[in-house]
Amino acid sequence: MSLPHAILTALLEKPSSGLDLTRRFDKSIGYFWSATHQQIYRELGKLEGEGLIRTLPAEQPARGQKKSYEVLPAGRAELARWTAAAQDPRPQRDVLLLRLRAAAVVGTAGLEADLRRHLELHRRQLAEYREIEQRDFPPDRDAPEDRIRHLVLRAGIDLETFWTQWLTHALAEFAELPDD
Amino acid sequence: MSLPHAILTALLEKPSSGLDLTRRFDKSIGYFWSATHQQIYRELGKLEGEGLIRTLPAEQPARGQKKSYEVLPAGRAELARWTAAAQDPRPQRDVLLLRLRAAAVVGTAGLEADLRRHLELHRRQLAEYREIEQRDFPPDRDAPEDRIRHLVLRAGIDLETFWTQWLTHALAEFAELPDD
DNA sequence: CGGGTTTGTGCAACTAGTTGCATAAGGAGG
DNA sequence: CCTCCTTATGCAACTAGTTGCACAAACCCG
Repeated sequence: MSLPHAILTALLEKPSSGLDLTRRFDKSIGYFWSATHQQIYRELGKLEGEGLIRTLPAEQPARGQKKSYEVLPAGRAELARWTAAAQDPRPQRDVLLLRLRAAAVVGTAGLEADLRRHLELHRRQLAEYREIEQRDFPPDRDAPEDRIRHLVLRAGIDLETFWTQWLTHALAEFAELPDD
Repeated sequence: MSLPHAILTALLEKPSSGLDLTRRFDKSIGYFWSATHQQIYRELGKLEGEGLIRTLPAEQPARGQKKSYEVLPAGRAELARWTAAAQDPRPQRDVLLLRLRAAAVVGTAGLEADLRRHLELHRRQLAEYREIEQRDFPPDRDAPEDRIRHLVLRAGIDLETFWTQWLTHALAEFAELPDD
């Protein structure tokens, strides 16, 4: 039940149309909560129906016309409520670790190439995060919202760092393993 | 599409009944692929229908009677295929980071307590993993399957380590933030 | 031996997310 | 002007996972 709240956050940061949101989910927010445009449009409809957001009173919104949304007070309140409410971490789900465990039983043949590919993907992501950090968080700027957003980005950077290290280590282990 | 493969892996490690599997998913495998007993029973039915597993020829399986499954050759082949096939990492989804980003907009009130709670949960999980490491992976044992399984456990340990550090850091930042 | 708890299996309904496709407006180019 | 591409919105069907509940056998206890 987090997509609506992700959308509320994005709209509070800046009122947007469905497509704008989609683009923004492909960047920043999507780094830890991805969504397709179909999901977003559906959710925008629901949120409007619940009175949490409304369309910006622009020209008549015909099909194929842009429709921008902004958050209503009720929406902001709901987001604040949700942010503060205790939530248990959702159960981990990691396919790669599962595959590795399977490989311990059926053999590692073929898996190594995909580990390499994943390593490359994580390296790229890490580089992208570092660029964002350079660009958006120069040293000595510290408005409270910036500090919090920087904290989120740090999590992303450290997670990607972890994965690149772990994958490197895993590949080194593979090299020592007897062929199977 | 990973649950069936998680089950195949578990059954290859040791033929089991639905309830046995449920228990094992609450431990080891569930650490990176959790599943409820309802999911497991449903999936066992499907896998049997597809000829990938079969019930161990025990006594007649009436309702309320244990029914144990073992993996058939076709099942092992399917697992090997799946393990070796290239798969893109599935998009990240982290509610806590999303909430933090929302907090940058609607304020951090109430969030701090839950961060503390999460920190405690991750500490506990980390301690549990370390115990398992002590117990199951003493130094100088290194059959190939053990090395791979140890690698998986290391990922768990390092991830929990990351989260405890990050949460500690986040709480320190919160302490410096002006109240809101 | 009768009633409550535990063990074990399972169905049904719901929620969230994914995939595939439809539709319309507007602009670009021959 | 007609076609093709891009922008923009959206529906429908499907898949995976969650929640709530049902039910039978076995075991345990007074």
